[in-house]
This record gives sequence, C-alpha cells and structure tokens, in this order.
Amino acid sequence: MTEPTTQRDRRIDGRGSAEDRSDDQPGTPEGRRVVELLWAPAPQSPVRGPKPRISLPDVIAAGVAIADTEGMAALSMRKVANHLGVGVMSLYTYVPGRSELVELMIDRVYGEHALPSPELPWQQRVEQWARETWRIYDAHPWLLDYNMARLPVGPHVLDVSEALYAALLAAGFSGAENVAISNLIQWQLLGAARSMISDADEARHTGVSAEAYWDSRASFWESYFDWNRYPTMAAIWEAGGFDDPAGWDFERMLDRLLTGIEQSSAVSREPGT
Amino acid sequence: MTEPTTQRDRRIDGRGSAEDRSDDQPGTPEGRRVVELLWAPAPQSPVRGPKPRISLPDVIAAGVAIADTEGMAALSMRKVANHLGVGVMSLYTYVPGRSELVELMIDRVYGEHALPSPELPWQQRVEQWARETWRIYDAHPWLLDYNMARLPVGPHVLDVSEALYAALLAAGFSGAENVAISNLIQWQLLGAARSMISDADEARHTGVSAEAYWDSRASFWESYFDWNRYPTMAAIWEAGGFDDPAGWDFERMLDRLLTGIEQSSAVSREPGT
DNA sequence: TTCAACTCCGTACGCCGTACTGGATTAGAA
DNA sequence: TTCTAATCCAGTACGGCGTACGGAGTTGAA
Repeated sequence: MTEPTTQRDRRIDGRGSAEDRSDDQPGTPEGRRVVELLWAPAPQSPVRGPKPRISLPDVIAAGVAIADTEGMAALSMRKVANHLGVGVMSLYTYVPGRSELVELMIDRVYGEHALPSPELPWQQRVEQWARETWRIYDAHPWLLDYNMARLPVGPHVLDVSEALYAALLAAGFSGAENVAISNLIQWQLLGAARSMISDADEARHTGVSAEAYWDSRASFWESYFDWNRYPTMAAIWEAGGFDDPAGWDFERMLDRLLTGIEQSSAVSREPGT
Repeated sequence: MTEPTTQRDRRIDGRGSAEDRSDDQPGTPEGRRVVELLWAPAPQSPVRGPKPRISLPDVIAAGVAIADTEGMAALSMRKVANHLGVGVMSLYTYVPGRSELVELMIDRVYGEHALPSPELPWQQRVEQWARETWRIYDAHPWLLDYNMARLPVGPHVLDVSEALYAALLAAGFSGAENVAISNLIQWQLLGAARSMISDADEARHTGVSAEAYWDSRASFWESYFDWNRYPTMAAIWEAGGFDDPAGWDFERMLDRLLTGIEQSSAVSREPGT
C-alpha cells in the first residue's frame, strides 16, 4: 500500500478499460475496492483530512435498516444519506456505489448467523445451520430479492458456507459430492423461504396481504380456471395439498432433507450415467 | 360486460381504495385486468375507435426480444415503445404497466415448453420436463432475475405446472407429497440455472465474463483468503470439488433427483417428528 | 505558514415509470 | 350525411433514481 490513494482512486471511476491499469495489482480496480471494504482489517492509521462524521459500518447499518423496513426496492442512496443526516454524495466517500453497498449489507447480516458447534453430530449441525439461515431470511427478507447466485465473497458469507461444508464433511461427504449436497440444502431453503417469507414481506410494505393478492386474482378462479385442463392440480387442491404450506413446511422439509441425505450417505457412490 | 369500458377504466387508475368499487365483481380492478389479459379468449369484436397499429402480442414480443438480448434490468417502457415505433404512452393502451408486462412475458415464454407426452413412463416425463425448463431458462435468462415465488397465473404457466404434477402423480405421489417433490425439483433446477446460466448471461451484456469476475476478485484469493479459517473449503478446492460445476452439473443433478425420488417412492410414508 | 490529503456535498445529467390531457380516427346512431 | 362516443396515440411533465463533476471547507505534516 505504498502508492498514494487519492479520492479519484478510491471512487469507482467508471470501469476503466483493461489496458489502463499501469500497476501490476491483480484484478480490476472495482473488484479490489470491494474486497478491501469487505476484508480490510482496520480503517488504517489516522490520516490527513477532517474527521469523518460517519463511518462505513454506519452506512451499512443504515442500508440494512431501510431494507429491513421498506424492502430492497425502496433502498436508495438518497434514503440512506437522509437516514444518516448527510448529503447523498458523501456516501460515495465510503462506498463505491449502490451495488457494492448491497454486497456489504449481505455480508453484514450473514454475520448474525450463529454457527453450529463442531462438536455436535452432523445432523444437528446441519439442522441448526438451516434454522439459522431461515431465521436470517426471516429477519432480512430483502435477501430473498437478491439473486443469490453470486454471493459476495465476504468473511461472514464464507464462515457460513464453511460451516455447512464442514458439517457435511463430518457426514462423510467430500469434494464435489459435498458441494452438490450443500447446494441441495441451500436451494431448498432458499426456495421455501422465497415462497413463504417473501409473501409475508411483500404484504408488509405493499399493504397487500397474500390472501388479498389471491383475492385480487379471484376472478380467475371463478371465470377461467378449467378443471378439465388441469385435472391433477384440481385433485391436489381438493385433497388439500395446497392448503397451508404443508407440502413445503419448514420442519417437514428439514426432516425430508436429513433422512434423504442419510440414505444417500448409506447407499452412495454409484456414478451417474 | 354491460357497463361501458372507457379508457380510464382500462388503465390502471392508481390502486383505488377498497370502498370505491361499486360493482360486485370479484377481486381488485388491477387483478381483474391482468387476469383478463392472460386469459381473455379474443380481442372482443371489432370496436368503435381507430384501428390499432400494434397489438398486445406485439408488445409482449418486443418485451421478450429486449429482455433476451439486453437483460431484464434493461427492459424499459421507452425501449419497448421505440422497438415498436410508437410513443411510450401508447403502450399503456395495451398493458397496465411494466410489472404486468413482465407477467405476460413470462406466461408467453412458458408457452415454449414442449410438454411431455402422458404416455411416457413418469421418469422420462420428469426428465423431459426438466430439460425443457432448463432450455427455457437458457433461452430467456431474464426469467432467473424474477423471484419465481409468485409466478403469474397464466395458462401456459399452469400447463407447465400441471405437467409436472401429473408426472409425479403417475409416480404415485399425490396431495401434499406431490407438491413437496414438485417444489424440490423446481427449486433445484432454478438454483442450478441461476448458478450456471446467469453467470453466462451477465457476462453477455456486462462484457464481464465469469472468469473475469473471479479474476477481478483475484486480489481476495491472494491477499485475504485464510486457509486456516476455511479448512473444508480449502480441502474441497484442492480436491477439485469446485472445478467445473461438476457438483451441480445438470445431468448429474437430474440423475440424483430421479433416483432420490424413486427411493422415496419405494420407502415413503413415515411421518415427520 | 503552506499545502496536500481528505471529507463533504450542491448541482446537473440522463435514465426510469407513469399521470394527465388532448388531438386524431373511426363506427354506429340520428 | 352528420353527429357523437369510443378508442388509439402521444407530448409534456413530475418525481424518483444512480452517480459524475467540481469545488468548498478541514486537517495534519512539512
């Protein structure tokens, strides 16, 4: 960290082309910046300018607060600035832009995950991991709006991933198999959370409850639904299969997953086609 | 449909309060409108005004075209209008707003799903269903940006759902069990697609390939990754478990799912806790 | 004391969705 | 034929967004 860091360097400076990096540091400038924000150990020594009135954690906390109460779509730089009592552009001193702020927010809430103790049996570890993940989705439903395909590579996100990998390793899965089962668990959890939580969440800040939503679509069921065209759905409906989210109830799903994994751990190891 | 339908009625007219619906039709006005757009059989008889220069399918097709090439984020009403050679506000004659347009676009691309023949054995039906779904995600990656928790209730969306439910019914699953397994399949597919396709897709219109992305984060691996803090991840990495998406390769995943379901179909039926 | 480094932020630009309003066009009623 | 109501079409405008730019004020080190 020898070269001087001017404001222009710290700001995002609009995606420079591949040629214009004269230094030999790895990666792109934006990538380096966000990695530094996620991992940088200290706000480096006291420096030259005036004392900052806010801090990076403040900005992240404000973002989380707004997203928690109003949803991800309502999160704007102006609102964050307002919440902190500063001008909008001041935020760009701390954060390169909105999307990087979101990455930081995600890593920050992953820090709330209470990691399972390595001494527990693997089933309990996986179970606690799943419950904690669910709890975080429930506390911060805006996570569910995020694609989740490319999680930010932050310390807390990695802690959480490591915990699941480690639990599955204890169950006897390693390498690609471990990754596959880990993905199985995460995607099930995410899918169920999206179905259950984001309904309730959307209700909270649009004022339209899930029932009201379906009621608003009621004309469909009355006028257009064709019982002959969709016989299986009709049968499931009449059997109560859609009542309550019993089919993807969290407890049942967890049970299913664990027993499925146990079986797979017992049988195991015939390669695919 | 006796009461006159003026433009003000057809337009979205800003979420009227619950009191102001004088008629006794079910659901909210917006809900009725989008349901009609999805299901209305014909553009009702020839009517009074000037001949329309474009049509609803044109608008939907333009939206799909733009989203296919530039991504969901780049889909704007202005671009759609431009693509059709009309003014922006003209679109609102055909579609209540952007979000409804997206719903219509989704149902439209679900119409590309080649439903499996009911005469095939259920495994082949599920397999073909999964391949078709994957193909559609691949052709229209912007679907993956959509939450997918609340799919639009359109005819094609329901056709696709019905096909999976029916195949699983043939496998012996009914009621809530059918729903649970159907969700399992869909969420796995969606998760895998989000991981694999949206990478490639993002690369296409941001110009940043997945390798370039990881390269841009390269400083992280060099400077910050702590092999002691993340031992399992390190082990998996060294074993090649992250190389290639072998762990969640589509074929392997499909195999895994089908055999898992078969086992579950054989064992089955011990209730949870 | 000077000055470079730094924080803060007002202004402005180009996007976005869409409300409002009115003009042009047409089919049926008179 | 003339009139009129229904309908399509769209210009203008408003409030919101992310953020580039440039400059004013503040501070510690030279």
